[in-house]
Amino acid sequence: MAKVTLPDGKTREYADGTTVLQVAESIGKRLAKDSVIGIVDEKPVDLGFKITGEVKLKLVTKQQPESLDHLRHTCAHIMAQAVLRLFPKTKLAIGPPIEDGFYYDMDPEKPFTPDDIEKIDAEMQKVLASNFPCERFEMPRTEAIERCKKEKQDYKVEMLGEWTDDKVSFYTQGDFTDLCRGPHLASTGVVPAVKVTRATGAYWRGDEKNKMLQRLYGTAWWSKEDMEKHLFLIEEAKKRDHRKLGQELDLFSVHNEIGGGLVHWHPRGSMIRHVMEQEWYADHIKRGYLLVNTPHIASEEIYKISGHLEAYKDLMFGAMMIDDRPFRVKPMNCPGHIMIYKTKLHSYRELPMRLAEFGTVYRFEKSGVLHGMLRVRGFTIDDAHIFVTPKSVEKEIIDVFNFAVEWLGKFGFKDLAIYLSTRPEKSVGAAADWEKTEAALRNALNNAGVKFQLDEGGGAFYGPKIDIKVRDSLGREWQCSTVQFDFNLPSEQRFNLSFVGEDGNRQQPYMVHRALMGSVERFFGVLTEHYGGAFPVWLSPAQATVIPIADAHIPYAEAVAAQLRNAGFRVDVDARNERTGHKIRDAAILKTPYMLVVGEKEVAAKQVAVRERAGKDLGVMDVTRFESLLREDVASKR
RNA sequence: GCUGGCGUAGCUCAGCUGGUAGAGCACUUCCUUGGUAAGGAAGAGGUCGUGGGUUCGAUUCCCAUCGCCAGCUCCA
Repeated sequence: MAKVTLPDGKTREYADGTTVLQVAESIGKRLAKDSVIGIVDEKPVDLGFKITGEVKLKLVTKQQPESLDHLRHTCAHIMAQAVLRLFPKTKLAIGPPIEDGFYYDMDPEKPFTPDDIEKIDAEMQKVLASNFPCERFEMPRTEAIERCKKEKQDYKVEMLGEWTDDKVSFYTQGDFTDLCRGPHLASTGVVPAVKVTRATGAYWRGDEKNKMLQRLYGTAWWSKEDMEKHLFLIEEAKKRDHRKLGQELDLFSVHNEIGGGLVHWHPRGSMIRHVMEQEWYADHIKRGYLLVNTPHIASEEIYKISGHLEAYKDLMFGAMMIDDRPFRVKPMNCPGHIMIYKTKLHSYRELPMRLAEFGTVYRFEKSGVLHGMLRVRGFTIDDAHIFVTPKSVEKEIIDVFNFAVEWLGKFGFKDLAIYLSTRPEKSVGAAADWEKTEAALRNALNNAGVKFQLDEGGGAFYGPKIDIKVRDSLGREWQCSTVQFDFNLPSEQRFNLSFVGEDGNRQQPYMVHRALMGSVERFFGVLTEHYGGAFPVWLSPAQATVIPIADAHIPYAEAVAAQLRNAGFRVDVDARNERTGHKIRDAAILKTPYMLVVGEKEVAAKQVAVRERAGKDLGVMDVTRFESLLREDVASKR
C-alpha cells in the first residue's frame, strides 16, 4: 500500500506503484491536466514516478510559476535533440532553465549561423509534433561514463567523472537520449510555445581559460499569448535602449577616432546632467558635505601607498613619464581626498568629515565589455569620502544608505536590489578586520531593517561594501549607489590617518567611500531607459517649445520664450519655415514636455495654447499661468 | 580579452552570383504663411570602416586590423 499525504494534510491510499499522474487523476481531471511534475518528499519527480510506501506529495501545476522552469528545462532537451538531428557531431554540455527561458551550451563542429537557428527552431517544432514521451532510466555511473565515451559526449564524461553518485539517470525522448537528473514533462507535445532566440559564445564552465562553446538561447511559455507578450516586451525594451535614445534625442555620442568607452555629452544631455549636478550639490551641502576638487593624474607613488598598483593594476591605464617620474591617470578619487584630509590635524569634534566631488576617473575596461554609457572607460563618480570615528561609523553608514535611497527615489527608482559585498580575492588588510567590518555593515543593514542579498567576494579591494542596484529596461541589474567601509587606507601601512580623540591621544579614523549615482554616465544611461527618454519636466533639456504658426507670430513667440527663460525655465522657439503639425511632431519626437502653440488668437489675447508631449490639450492660458504650472512640475519632480 | 554577427550619405537602410553606388528622413535654396505627429520643388552630400591580397577590374571574394552589436569573462 502507498500512503500519500497531500499539502492540505489529507492522506489517501493507493496500490504500490501508482504513478504521480494517477494520483492527480484520482483527485481531479483538471489537476491531472495541469500537473507538470510532482514533488515527492521534497524531491521533484516525473509524473510517471511510481509511488511506494508512505510519502508526502505535492503537484506542481502550470499555474505555479516554478512550473516554467521545468517546461524550459525540457525545452532545452528538445533544442539539443533538434541540434543533434541537424548536426550529429555536436557535443553537449549543460542546458539549464533561466529567467524567461533556457539555454544549452554545446560544442558543434561549426558555430551556429542565424540561418542554423531558424533550422533548429523548425526542427524543434517537428519534435513537438511527434509528441515523444520523456522516459527516465537509470544506470550505474561507471556504465554511464562508458556510454557517453562511446557517444563521444566528452563534456558529459567530464561531468560524470566528477559526480559521486552511484547511479545516474538518463532521459529518452524519441531518437534522443541525454544525461539528466530530471524531472521532465511527460512528453514533448506538452510544450505549447517555444522559440530559439539567439546563439552566442560562452566559456565551458564560465572560465575564460576553457574552450569557448556555443550557447543557444531559447524562450518557452505555457501559451502562445504569453510568448508573444514576452517577445513584445523585448521589442519595447529595445526602443528604450539608451544608446538608441541617446542618438535620437541628441544626448551623447562615442567616437572611433577618440576611442571606445569615452562619452561625449551633447548640449541636451549635458543640460540634464547639469540639473542633476545642481540637485546633488544642494542635497550634499544641506547634509554638511564639503566640496573639493582634485587633479586627474597623480604620481605612481600615491597608488603604491593606496595599494591600487598592487590590487587594481589591470584596471589602470599605463604610466606616462613626467620629469622622470611615472604618473597615472586616476582610477579612483580617494587618494586625493585623503591628501586633503592629511593637510592638518583633526579633532574628533570635526568628524565625520565628508569630502565630496564629481571626480572623473579612467579605468581600462576590456574592449568587449564596453556598452553605451553603462560600461565605459572614462566616467565621473559622484564621490565622497567620509572620515569618521570608529564609534559613529555604523550610524554614518546608515545615514549614507538612507541618503542614497532618497536620492534614487527622486528619479523614480523604487525597486532596488541591495547587496552586501564581502572580501574579494585580490584584497588588502587582515582577515580579522574584514570579518569585523563585514559584520558591522551587516548589523547596520539589519538594524535599519533593510533586506539584502549577499555578494560573496564582491567587495572593494580595501573593504566590504553595500551596493544598491537598479534594473535597466532589458532587466539587467546595474550597480549605482555604493557604500564602502574602509579600514585599510587610513591604516599605518597606508596613509596613516589620525584624529585627536577626547582623551587627547591620536586615534585612527575609518573611511566611508560612497557614491549615490556611482558613475554619472551609467546613472544617466539607466535613467534614460527608465524614462524611455521622456524625462520629467525638472530634468528635461527643453521644458517647453514655443511653436509660432506663421512667421508673423515669431516676435511674440520669442517674447514668450524670453519671459519663461527669465523665470528660470528652459524654452526653445521653433521658428522654422514648417507647418504647425510638423513642428508638433518634431517636438513630440524629442519628448519635450510642453508645446506652446501661438497664432493670431494667442498673440491678440497674450496667451499660449498648451499641449503635452503625449498629445493632451491643456487649452489656452496666460503665460504666467503656464509659468506656475511649470513651477509646480519642477517642485514635485514630475 | 574570447566566440559569433555586423560596418554603404548626418540618421535608418537597399544594392542577386565582382563591371567604381541608390531610397526615405535630416541639411541648403526657392515656393508656400500654413492651427496641433511629416506642405511642395530643386540642390548638395559617399575614396562603400581601414590596410593588404586575388583579378583586366572589388562595395561585392580572401586575409589582417579597428569599431559596433549579442553573449561569456570582468565590473561603477
